[in-house]
Amino acid sequence: MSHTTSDSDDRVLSRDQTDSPLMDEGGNLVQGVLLKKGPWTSAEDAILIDYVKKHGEGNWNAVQKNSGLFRCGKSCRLRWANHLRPNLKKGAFTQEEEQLIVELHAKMGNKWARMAAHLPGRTDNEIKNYWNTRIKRRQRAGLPLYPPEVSFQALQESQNQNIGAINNGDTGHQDILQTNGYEIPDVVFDSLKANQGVLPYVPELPDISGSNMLMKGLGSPFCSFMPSTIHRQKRLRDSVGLFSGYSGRVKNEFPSFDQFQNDSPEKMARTFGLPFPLEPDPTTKGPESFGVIQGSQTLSNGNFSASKPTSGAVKLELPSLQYPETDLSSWGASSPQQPLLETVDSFIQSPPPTGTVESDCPSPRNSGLLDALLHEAKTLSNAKNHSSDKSSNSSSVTPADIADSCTLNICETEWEDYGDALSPLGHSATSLFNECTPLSTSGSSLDEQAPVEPYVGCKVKSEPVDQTWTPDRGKESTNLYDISQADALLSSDWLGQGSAYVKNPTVMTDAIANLLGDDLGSEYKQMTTGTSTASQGWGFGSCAWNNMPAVMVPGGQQKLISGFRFVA
DNA sequence: AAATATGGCAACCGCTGCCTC
DNA sequence: CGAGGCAGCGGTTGCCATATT
Repeated sequence: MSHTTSDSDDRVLSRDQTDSPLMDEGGNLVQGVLLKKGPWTSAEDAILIDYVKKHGEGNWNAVQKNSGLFRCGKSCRLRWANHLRPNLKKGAFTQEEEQLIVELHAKMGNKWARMAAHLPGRTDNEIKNYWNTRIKRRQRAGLPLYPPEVSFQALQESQNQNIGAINNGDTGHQDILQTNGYEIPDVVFDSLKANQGVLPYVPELPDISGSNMLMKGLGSPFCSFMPSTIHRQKRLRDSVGLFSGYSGRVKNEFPSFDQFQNDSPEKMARTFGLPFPLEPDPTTKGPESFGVIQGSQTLSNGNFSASKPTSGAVKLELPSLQYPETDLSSWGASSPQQPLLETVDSFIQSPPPTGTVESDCPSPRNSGLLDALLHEAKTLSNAKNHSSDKSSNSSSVTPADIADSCTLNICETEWEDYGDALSPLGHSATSLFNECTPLSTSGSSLDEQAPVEPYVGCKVKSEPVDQTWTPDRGKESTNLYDISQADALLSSDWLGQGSAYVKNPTVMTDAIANLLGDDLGSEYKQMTTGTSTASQGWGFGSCAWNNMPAVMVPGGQQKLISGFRFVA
């Protein structure tokens, strides 16, 4: 459809009009010339074509000056590029083109101009429009953005490429990257950056963190834990700002992702306690591990992707079909009075309890969906090939684990009883523990003996503790166990409803139970073993002061867990 | 047949990066 | 090195056509 209008179109300014006191596009005078807006007329087209024939493309601002056109340079360029330049292919996209667009988008994201370069005769605008309408259609249909085969193929290519890079260890991968057009996200994991000698060609760096995309792609639960990467103080500050006003309705409101974009992904990951690079779950092989994370609630249905379109869709208007396997009740009904439960410092928040939930989680600047997956896949793959110093310091967080983290949202329901804004429990977990810590220490410094109380739901690294940090309060457990913070946040070894998600290592379970004493300890153990489903009132977090894990027991009392600590 | 909703396209707007001075 | 100009890119908006009620 062309919006070219005839010169008689009353929206078109006559030459007389343009010669009159002039206004610019916005109605202001610009150098005595009225720059016209709106549809182009055939006469204008002719003028522009003639001008370009004579002077060539470029220098668009000169067009207006020299051709008599009353259009700004930008408008001229756009008109020429999208409609007038030779070799433009008109008409609907062919099936081949459509398939190519899908594949290209999977690789490039919203890089329309780059995609257009792969589609001779097509313009970025056309592709963009096509994609946007396609997104709408698929969203309406509840279909994943990318067909499975595209996801699979892209991932395969990614993995092959990555393996090749690692195996070769040379600089001969420019071709690979150039060939497949993959782009390494701007903020790449350090492992990849370290590989830049191996992967020297970084065609274009989307200004988006792969992690961010991944997080978004993984859905809100992931998004929700991202803030853990914030500097602790900032987290604390933000947490107050974020949640202090929320005595009531929970909404997905997360600190800006931008907050993390200055941090290296490794830093982010480590801050989370994430193994870095991430290790894939050895039990989940193949791309489906990423395209559809097994066990994932948000990711089921093949809609796992991390691009803006999807993030937007998932984030805000994900069709209900995209949660087909999700028992929404498991997310915790979003009671208006429900305080947001973030597992300690984590800002963990619920995914949309309904298909259309307002979310303020900012979308990272646009990028491709699958791109994030691919990047993550690379990262995961790198994990196997990278130094042990990182892996040794990390527990394995599998996609399934990550997906399971969704179950953290279960916690939300467990705080319902503490929704009173006046209660510390009505605040974020961070603020909760900010407030609770002094209480729990009976006046003693946290560096001193703090009444230690268990923590649930953290994956405990079985490696012995940092011997340099030996609080004397570790009477119940002689060793200090490091807990990957991200494990705690990611894994759902939280006290899920029905204890379905409790996977606490025995050592921690026992320690916690001991710390809790007979009654609570017994209750706790019953939960962790699944023999009791009475998890109401339990909560977990970390002490904002010293990063010690803490537990909230029914009744609202919070206690620090000695013998364990989060490691960043 | 009219009103409304939806789809599709063209164009505009704002931002960013590059280049020149 | 910083400012200004320019070109390009991506997001958004507006308009028209078509479909649906």
